[in-house]
Amino acid sequence: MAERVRLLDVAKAAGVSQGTASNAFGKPDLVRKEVRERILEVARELGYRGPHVMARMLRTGKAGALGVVFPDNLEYAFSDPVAIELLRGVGRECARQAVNMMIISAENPEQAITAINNAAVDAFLVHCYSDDNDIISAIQRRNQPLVCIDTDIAGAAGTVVLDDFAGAEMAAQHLIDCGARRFAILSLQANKAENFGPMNAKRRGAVSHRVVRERLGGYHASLKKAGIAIEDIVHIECENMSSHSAEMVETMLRDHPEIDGILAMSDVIAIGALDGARASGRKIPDDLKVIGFDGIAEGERTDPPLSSIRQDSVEKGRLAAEMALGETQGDNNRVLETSLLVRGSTR
Amino acid sequence: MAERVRLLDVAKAAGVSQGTASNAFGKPDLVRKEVRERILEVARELGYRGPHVMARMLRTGKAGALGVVFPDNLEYAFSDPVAIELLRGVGRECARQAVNMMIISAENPEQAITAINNAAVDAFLVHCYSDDNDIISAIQRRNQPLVCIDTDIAGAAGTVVLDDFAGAEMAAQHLIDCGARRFAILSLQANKAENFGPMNAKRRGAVSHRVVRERLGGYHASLKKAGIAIEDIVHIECENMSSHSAEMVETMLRDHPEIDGILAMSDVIAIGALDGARASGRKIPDDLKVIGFDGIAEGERTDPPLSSIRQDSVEKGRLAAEMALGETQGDNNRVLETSLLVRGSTR
DNA sequence: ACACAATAATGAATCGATTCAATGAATGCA
DNA sequence: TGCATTCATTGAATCGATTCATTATTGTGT
Repeated sequence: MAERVRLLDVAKAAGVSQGTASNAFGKPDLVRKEVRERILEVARELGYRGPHVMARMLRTGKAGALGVVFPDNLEYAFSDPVAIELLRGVGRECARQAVNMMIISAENPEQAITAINNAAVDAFLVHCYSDDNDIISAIQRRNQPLVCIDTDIAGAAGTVVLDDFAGAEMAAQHLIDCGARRFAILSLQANKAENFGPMNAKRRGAVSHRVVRERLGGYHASLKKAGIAIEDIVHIECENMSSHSAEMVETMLRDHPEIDGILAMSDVIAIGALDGARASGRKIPDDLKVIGFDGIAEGERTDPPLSSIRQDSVEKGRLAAEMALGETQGDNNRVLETSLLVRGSTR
Repeated sequence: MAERVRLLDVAKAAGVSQGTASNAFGKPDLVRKEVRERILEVARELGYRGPHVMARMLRTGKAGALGVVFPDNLEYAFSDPVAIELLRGVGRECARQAVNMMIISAENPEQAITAINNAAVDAFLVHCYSDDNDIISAIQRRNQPLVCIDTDIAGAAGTVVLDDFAGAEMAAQHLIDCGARRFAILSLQANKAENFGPMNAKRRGAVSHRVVRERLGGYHASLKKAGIAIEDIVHIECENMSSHSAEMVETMLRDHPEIDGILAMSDVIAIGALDGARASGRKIPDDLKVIGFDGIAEGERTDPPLSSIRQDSVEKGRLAAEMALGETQGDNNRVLETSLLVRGSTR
């Protein structure tokens, strides 16, 4: 393999200083046109491939990339429709700012920390639910801008979250308005420990994932206001997979045939709930009303189409990227609003 | 802002050489346990944040990242279900090999070239359809391993493609077996120029996207064998968006009400075709049979469920990443097989 | 007790650019 | 003609590690 041609070689061959050669590439207007063209010409002849990326990075300290980390579940990033929308938004902003997007990949938390330490990026974006996390600390140790999505981490990090409480309130209120009285809540995973199935009061009190805590709070608030006792609500913790929630719902409807309203913390869970309810012989929305959360596109094609609480995940990702890449130090905690999306599953 | 603590500072403070300090972090077994612990201790006291990533990269020449480029349409990467599966596979292999994943982002081709030149990566993965591409040349100029997905680029690059021809043959044969006789082909975009609508013979002869060329060839092969003249087939070029293909199909069925079999080059297009056909009052599969291509998960939930040609996009991405990251120089052209997936839209 | 390995640690060279104070040349103005 | 500006260019210092040939130390076998 031939030796790499360096800037110095080009400079020598062109009879200029290394500094001038550097400018010919990086700051063209600092060098006379005639000279610049000669340098570029010589570079082409020698087969110079342009400034070495890593050398430039070392000198300038800029990596030109934004790191994106999904600590809770790495595979999730390319599976969950909401996560994908988020990535789309991040990608859009990165493109706008001409910055690449580094997805930190790992099979386990330990590896993730190494991956974080080895990533040449200018800032980090973290999507996660819980805040007690070694991975977060590893990122913080790098002392670079960090924006957390969907959780509020202690420390001087920016955050972008949803007004999950208000969204959940709206969802529950809507089901009440539609006439539902006996409720089941299908929760997302509440803690690091995967512990799916019915949630008792103790488990409900020990929710570490912010999103789950807020949405649960919102549901409860509306239901309580309507005179429904928390103890009368069936709580089930589901994996965020339609096939899983479908099973859970079948079992649940067998044990609690009186249920006439399902509050699902995600559309993915809700879609499974529709399947499970149908398999249990329920007519939706007549026998049973179902509302999801997120407002994903797939909800338009379900049978019946799914009512939901819409959030703009693309904008959430975009905004987070903007915050991480920008130097805005003020107003670094943003809360996005949701809206009610009424479709066939509640109408 | 405090000055950055360097390895040299740690070494001095710990009373060892810089080389030893370096080894304490990078090659722990080359330094006595006692000494190593002292170094790490001193590092912690001084607030040393661990080896500087860019400096390490410059010295070692390894970036620890795989570049992923989508030249045809950047936004597409996080929108199309097939592209997302691909990314999932790439991500999986990257995680396995403890390498990060750099998504090259850009708003236009020119920016993409800059982005490619600024990316600190060890290898590139390109997903594209056409091969005459400035972006490809920009990557090739970097002289690093390059694997192309879904297209065969001239030059010493590895490739991972599907046996699109055989898949398409299978699709058309299946519709024939189901009794269809009057066919419409809904093609993906065939050339760089976006030119949607009916395709005449001239346009069919000038297809630059490999995938389209192969699939078209496969369809034609089976139809010809069944005694159907190419001139009798309706060809329509569609954007890869369900809403778009739905419109196209409505118009098409108005102009060609005799059509009883639709061959769609992607499931996304096929799903729109189902909508369009339904809106035109057709009963599927009785009046009209529809088969897609790709076998995406959404096809299970359509009305009726969509028959398709299944490909393993996750594996395609994984394999491509493996090839790009590995040093395997032999056997660098892989062709993946497809299989027939029969569901309600043809049964 | 002596040679011979094996193990630890050293320190200078290197990776390949960018930056910036200093210098030289060219221009404008009175 | 002289003096102040502006514009181009130079060349050495710097970014922060890793590597490797060399030296120093310790341990083993006879």
